[in-house]
Amino acid sequence: MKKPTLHDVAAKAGVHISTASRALNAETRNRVNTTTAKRVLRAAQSLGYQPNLMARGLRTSRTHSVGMIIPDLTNPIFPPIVRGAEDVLAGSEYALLLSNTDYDAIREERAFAALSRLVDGLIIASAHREHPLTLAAVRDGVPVVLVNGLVDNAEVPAVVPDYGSGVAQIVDHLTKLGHTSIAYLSGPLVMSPSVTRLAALREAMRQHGLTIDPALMAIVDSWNKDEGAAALLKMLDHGPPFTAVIANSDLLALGCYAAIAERGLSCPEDISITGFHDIPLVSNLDPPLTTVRVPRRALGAEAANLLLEAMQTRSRHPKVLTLPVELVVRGSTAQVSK
Amino acid sequence: MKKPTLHDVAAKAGVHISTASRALNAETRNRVNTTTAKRVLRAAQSLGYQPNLMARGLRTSRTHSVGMIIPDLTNPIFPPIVRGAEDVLAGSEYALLLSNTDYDAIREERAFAALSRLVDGLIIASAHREHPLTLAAVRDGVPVVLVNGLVDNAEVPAVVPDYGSGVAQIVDHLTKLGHTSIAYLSGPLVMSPSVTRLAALREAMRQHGLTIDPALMAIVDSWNKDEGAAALLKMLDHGPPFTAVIANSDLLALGCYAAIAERGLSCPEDISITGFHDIPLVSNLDPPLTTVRVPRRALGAEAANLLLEAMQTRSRHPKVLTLPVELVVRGSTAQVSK
DNA sequence: TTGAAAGCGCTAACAC
DNA sequence: GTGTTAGCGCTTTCAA
Repeated sequence: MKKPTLHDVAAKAGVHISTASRALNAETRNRVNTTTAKRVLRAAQSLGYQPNLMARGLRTSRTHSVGMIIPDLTNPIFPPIVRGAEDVLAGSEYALLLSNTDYDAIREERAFAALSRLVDGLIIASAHREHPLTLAAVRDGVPVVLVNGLVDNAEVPAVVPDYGSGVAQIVDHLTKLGHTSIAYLSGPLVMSPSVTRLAALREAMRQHGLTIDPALMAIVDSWNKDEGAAALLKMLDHGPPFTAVIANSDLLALGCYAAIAERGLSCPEDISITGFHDIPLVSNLDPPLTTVRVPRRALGAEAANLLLEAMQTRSRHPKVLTLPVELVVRGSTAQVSK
Repeated sequence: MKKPTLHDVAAKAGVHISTASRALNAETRNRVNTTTAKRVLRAAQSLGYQPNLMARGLRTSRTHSVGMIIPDLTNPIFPPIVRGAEDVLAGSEYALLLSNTDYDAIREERAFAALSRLVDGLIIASAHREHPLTLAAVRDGVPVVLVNGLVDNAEVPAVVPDYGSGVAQIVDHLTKLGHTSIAYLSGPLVMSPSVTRLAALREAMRQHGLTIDPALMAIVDSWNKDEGAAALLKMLDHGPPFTAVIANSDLLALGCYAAIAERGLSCPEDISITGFHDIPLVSNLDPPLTTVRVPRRALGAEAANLLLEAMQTRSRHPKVLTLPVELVVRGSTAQVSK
């Protein structure tokens, strides 16, 4: 019942505990007699010996695992980011430990407390521009990499999709189709991707000689379907006419589908709709959603690479990678009807 | 740069390290003079002291965190299970650490190695009926709870949805609509939910005086869209005629949509389709998918409750909870046309 | 109420 | 090539 310790292994193999340690550790195994090493290995095997990671970690102050903090796993953009990170880490010596915070300050604090002392490095997917916990982790000397979002005033490596380009591609696409009156559903401005996209929108509209009617701009509290429906309904009922809407997420776009149907309009005949991220199944909607494909797996992979680099060099040259995104044109956008 | 230790706090507060320990620990704080305690707390605060979890864990052999092992986070059925577990754990002293294994034996082994020595208990969502790692964890005395699937020969508490009832409800529904020739797409039989459902199918068909044509039964390797399409295409091309298909997952059902469209047929006019799980967006497909809603969040919550119980009592009375599921009838099933 | 001291299981100098 | 020893940071007896 009681778990065997190194001491037990050493006793069984008839060697000193430190010899056992050396034999079990691949890097130091060459410092021990081959046959002795074999004996130790066999003893360990037969006892089912598993090293106590906490004792080892305490001694070496390395844990061979990295942590990843995710705000909301039920948001389909995050799981592939995790997978990407895992793909890279699988080829390293590190295991990946995840923590989901549910955008909740208390859970987030707990996640940081539980992880930051238990891992050799941290990938943080929080998109909050203000993020004291990230800053604190950096200050504590924990190697940190941000993914998907940026934190203000953090001198930290990061990997983000080119959200600005995504918006620009959408605006180009819509204007080519003749749209001039365009509504915009932004995410919360405390999140860096929202700010990036809003700035890109203003710039893109300006370049096309268009302006954004404040009544056609909404800043939602969260990126879900209901928020999208409510915001668009309000514009439909109280705003000036428009022929297209750019939503900051696919779920928001889905809400727009619902709102439009509720008012007896149809997409794309009356109103074109675009989403963001290209999550699963949006290509199977009716109509299939025009959206921006974000290289989610690559985001995670590059974040892991950056973290590996940061943990090795421990140098402080925060590299920020911006990964290209791609507009995927489907059935939810169409030529504006005269 | 160097993290402050308890020793530093004690020095700053002018007390012995053990007094500092007692002052910092809520349970032992009453054993120390109130003003002294305050002084220690203030010293800790000002130094930004964070206890070293590995040292504490090594000493107490408790970590105040529990682990959860998930085969595939990109499968939408899992994230809500995680959320459910978190909801319960948030009210406890435990933090939740996740690990995604990608159905990969090596990653799974690593996940177990990284977690099982680092947590006070484990929730395992692997659905493999044969699972030596789970058995090993149980043998090592780690409190374990299974969720969603069962492991053969494991005397372990578990929470599973009533998959059998789900299949029965589907068969009832389809027979009421006049279907007698029904195809079935099963998941891999090494997974316990597949076995449960197949058994339930046989029983339900028997009760309705129907039989399963072997040519209308496929066992796919994984629950994704492409597998579903390929399997159904094969039946369409080489099997006897049928008017309905029961797919073991929503993604498999989606593949059926594609296969049917590819052969110029339509759903539900020519063939009715049912899925499983009711993942997001399937209600927005064309046609909306008839499927079985699985209480995913409740699964996670109950698993966490069982784990909390198991960690407290450490008794070995493996309670297995079966949570009810509900058929959600939408547009993908219809009366069989004469 | 506080201090002294031991030790959780492991690794890494340092000797021999 | 192997044993000795110290100690990572913490909690928890045991004394005082």
